[in-house]
Amino acid sequence: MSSPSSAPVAAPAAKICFNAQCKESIADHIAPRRKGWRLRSGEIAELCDRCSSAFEQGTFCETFHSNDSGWRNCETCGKRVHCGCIASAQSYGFLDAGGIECIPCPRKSLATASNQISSSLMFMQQHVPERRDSPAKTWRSMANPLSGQWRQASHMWNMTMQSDLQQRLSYEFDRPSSIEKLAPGGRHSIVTHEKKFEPERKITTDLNNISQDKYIHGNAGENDPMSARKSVSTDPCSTSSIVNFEAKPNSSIKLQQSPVTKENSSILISLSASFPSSNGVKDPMKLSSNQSPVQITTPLSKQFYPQRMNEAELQVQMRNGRTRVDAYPRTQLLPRYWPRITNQELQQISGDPQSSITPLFEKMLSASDAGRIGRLVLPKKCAEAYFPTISQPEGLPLKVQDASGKDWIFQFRFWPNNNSRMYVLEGVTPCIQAMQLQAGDTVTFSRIDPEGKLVMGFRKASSSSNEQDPETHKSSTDISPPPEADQITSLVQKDGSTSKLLQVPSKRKAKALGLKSNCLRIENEEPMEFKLTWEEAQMLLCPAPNSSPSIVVIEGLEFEEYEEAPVLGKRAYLTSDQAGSSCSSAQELSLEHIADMVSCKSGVSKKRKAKAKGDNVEVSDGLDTLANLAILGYSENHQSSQPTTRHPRHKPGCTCIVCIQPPSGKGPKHKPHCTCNVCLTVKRRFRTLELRREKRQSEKESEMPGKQQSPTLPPEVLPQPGSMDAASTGPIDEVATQKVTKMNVDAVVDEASEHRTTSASPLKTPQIDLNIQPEREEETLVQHQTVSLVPY
DNA sequence: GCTTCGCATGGAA
DNA sequence: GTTCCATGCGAAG
Repeated sequence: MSSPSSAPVAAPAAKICFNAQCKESIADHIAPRRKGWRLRSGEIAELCDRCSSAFEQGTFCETFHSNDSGWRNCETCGKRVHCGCIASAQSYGFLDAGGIECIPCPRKSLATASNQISSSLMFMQQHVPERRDSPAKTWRSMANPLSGQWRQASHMWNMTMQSDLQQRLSYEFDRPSSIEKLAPGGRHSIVTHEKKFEPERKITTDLNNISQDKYIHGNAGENDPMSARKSVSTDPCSTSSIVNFEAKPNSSIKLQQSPVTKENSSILISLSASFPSSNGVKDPMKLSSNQSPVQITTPLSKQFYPQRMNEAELQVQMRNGRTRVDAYPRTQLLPRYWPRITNQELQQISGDPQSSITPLFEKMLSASDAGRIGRLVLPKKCAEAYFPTISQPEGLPLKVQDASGKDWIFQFRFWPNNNSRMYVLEGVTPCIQAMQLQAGDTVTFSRIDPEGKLVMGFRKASSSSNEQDPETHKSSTDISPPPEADQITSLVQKDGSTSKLLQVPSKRKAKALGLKSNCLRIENEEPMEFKLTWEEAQMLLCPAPNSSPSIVVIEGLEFEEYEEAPVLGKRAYLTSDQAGSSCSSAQELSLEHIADMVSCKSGVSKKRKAKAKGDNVEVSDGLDTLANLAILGYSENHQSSQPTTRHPRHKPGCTCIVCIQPPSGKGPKHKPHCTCNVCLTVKRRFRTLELRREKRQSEKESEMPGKQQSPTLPPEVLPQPGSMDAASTGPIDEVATQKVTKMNVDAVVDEASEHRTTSASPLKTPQIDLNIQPEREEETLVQHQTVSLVPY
């Protein structure tokens, strides 16, 4: 072996190259003696020019020891390193996992990451490995006593942890406030608000700071918890740089490095803290502001989705300063309350780019929440974590800002419940109405810092399916679909594309849902299922004849807008009546089909069953029921003076699916003798109404014989028992029909939609009251009519 | 008869 | 078994 270690110690006076294989004399007068490696005595080996050049170029061992043993390959770059030779002793480091890694690899990385630290690195002989592959490595430099603080945290970067961390980083960086908070003290240079989006500059600056901090102050980490662990690494193979901080008070420095996909030209900075707390390891509540972790990555992921507990822990750790609000371990929150909010939403909520938003939690509105009770049940842990502490059930008023900047004041309170508490926000109805929220939609609570203002956003249920696509993710300021449209889409989309179930809630449920509008009420006493596929529903909506639709896109859904109100029925076929007039006639539904679609389970439906027994059941009555359903929903909304949470009151300017329908009368007129189902239905209903009013009027007058009889329908129009079948063609029916058809049916509908002129005489202003409740009317007229609802 | 309030209940996690 | 929470339910206004 020609190991230099065995070479005699060079005497200062020696003029021979220290390289035993060289022995070239060194003439001071010819050239100054060149320095080589450090000898065990502490002196520096003196080399001749040739050997010295080889040593400086790192080819000394290759030149003189190529045949010696002890050659190993760098685990990172594969370069041959002559281990076991003092001349190369400082050119490599041992990996904890085995193998060695040559110095040039980290040198290269560091040079790329920060050209200001290269000299320091050289001096310190730190081994920061280059990462071309991503083997799990932990290494400790043998050359420097400080290297114990600079081992590579290898095991954290296996694939699982890598993925996890990247999710976390992505998650955390979507939290500007967290970022903002993460660098209290001297780390604000890292704190880059995502909106500013200047991470590279910031991080470069910070890298410089880091290097300076580390290498200028030496082992600063030993005394400074915050700067305890810092590492800088730049992967020359990618454009990514990773800076990973791990602050551990009173602990040693730990270097972490993470490979990053080359496609990701981002810079990751993570500063994680693992502080033992008095509450235990998992309690990040004890994080102080100067212990906050930092995690930054760019580009921003559009959304953050806490996926694991670790993320939640980190997220909690990100919070600082606020012992209660910020530090609550989100690990204790159910995942369904984890906030999912897009950057877009955050920006919209924030408004002020200087402020940051901390998403706190979210909650999908239940029927109770969205109902008219006006109480939003808060998840207990969320309430206790993010809302002020309340000791009295009365609670305190809480000012919450919505996405539009409007302030709402809710009563944040609780009820004692099973030795626990049930937190509610009271008085949310106006806000929920303003947001047009309904059950299934999600409200998000965030906090704007530094003011600490609570903001409340929302996400419509119909957009939840696109959560993964933030571009289609509807935020609070997006144009919300009309509630009806939302209902429809949710009906269609929630259960997939084939089977839909519209559950009309029971009376109690309807109450909770705020179904005062009776928009969907057919029989509010009993649950009713409306089983339709989307296609079937479409088939039931038949456009009026000669009407060409204009396409209206609402929340990504295309709606055909017709000038004429659609016909509720089955497929439309163009037919011609005897007079030759063309009209769209909805195919009448078969009995079985109606029964299949509309299923009343009990209660009034049973009554109807009983009534229907033995009666002639008309097929068209099923259609009539459906028509009444639609008409009622429309008219009731107009007549309702009570605001509902299910749908706000239809007002001028309302853009809901009902209101955007242009009023009838703008389309082609039905001919007087049109026998389409619409006309027949309208006629029949009008006839029913007239007859009932006449009957009431006559009853009234019979009770008040002294009073003068008011003008009524001619006697021939008066109802005759058993003559009210819609399809009947008896004389009375003919007369009534003729009278009706003299009217402009569409005008009647218009009028009915605008006024409830129930007191008006049918003769004076022949109108059809579309606000009637069919179950009541038909019960009162059961003696005149056949039961229209098909029993089953 | 309706709404609101406060608590109770029961299903789900 | 415990806790949470959606909502049921009765009392009061």
